Amino acid sequence: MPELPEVETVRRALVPHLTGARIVSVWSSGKPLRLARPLPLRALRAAVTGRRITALRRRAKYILLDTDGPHSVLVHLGMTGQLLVVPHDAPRAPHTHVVFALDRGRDLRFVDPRRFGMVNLVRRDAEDDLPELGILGLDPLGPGLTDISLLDLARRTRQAVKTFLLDQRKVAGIGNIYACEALFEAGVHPSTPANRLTPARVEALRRAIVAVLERGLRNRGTTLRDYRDADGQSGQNQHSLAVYGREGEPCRRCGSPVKRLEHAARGTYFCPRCQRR
DNA sequence: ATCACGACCTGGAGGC
DNA sequence: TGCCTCCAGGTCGTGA
Repeated sequence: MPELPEVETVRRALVPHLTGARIVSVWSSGKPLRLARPLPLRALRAAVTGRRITALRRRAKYILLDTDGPHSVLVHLGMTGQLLVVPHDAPRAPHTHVVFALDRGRDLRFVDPRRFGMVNLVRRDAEDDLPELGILGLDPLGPGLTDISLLDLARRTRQAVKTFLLDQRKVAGIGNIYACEALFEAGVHPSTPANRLTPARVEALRRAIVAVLERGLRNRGTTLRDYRDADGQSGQNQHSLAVYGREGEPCRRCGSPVKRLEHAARGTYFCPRCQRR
């Protein structure tokens, strides 16, 4: 579900609800989450109960809720995670795993059927000591990703460029959908070894990455099934996808059937005519 | 050091 | 209706 545009859309939707809100209590279902098992509930309660949320940040696909203490709450949505703000007395949806009760009569709830997500605690002065944050590469919408830096990263690996784009240690925030879409937009075959891309094609790829992510953001994310923002709203970007999930359907540019391949056990959709090695 | 692959979970879709 | 298989937006650990 949640790649950079979805995570950023969730963050933006949370800002008006959470900025300045005080955390009154923390509840957990007790079920482990894939990326934070076990959930550090005691430490979480001790660090955030009674604290106010001062700011919300995004790093790659992670959201950080900064408190007025030394800690932040780190959230990753995994594949099916949702962060929802609802009235305190709203019925608890199935697969609700963490609830932050807030003042103002509302809850921030983390709902995640597959439990691939994470809710964790981090000290802001030691954020990058957490391996999952420390390894993150360049944010494609930040100032770090340039034609030069992307070319430099690509030259270091023979991985298929599709796999390369999904590697969060290199460029952080792209997932399966936007990787496919960016490669289509740049006319690059997903199996092309990253180190065989010419500088001109890397430049086209960088522009395509930025374009598809910004379009996804304008459309408030891609909802294939589960994705909802913090107000429960779906995104609209699924209507703008050129290749993802369209196996057998005509390419929107040339009409030939969209093909599906696998890279690192993830589906890859592409147009064999428009995308060349 | 790279890298390919299975594991981690649940649920929805489609075939029979 | 029910059962089975396959697939899914992410990341990590293993072993070659």
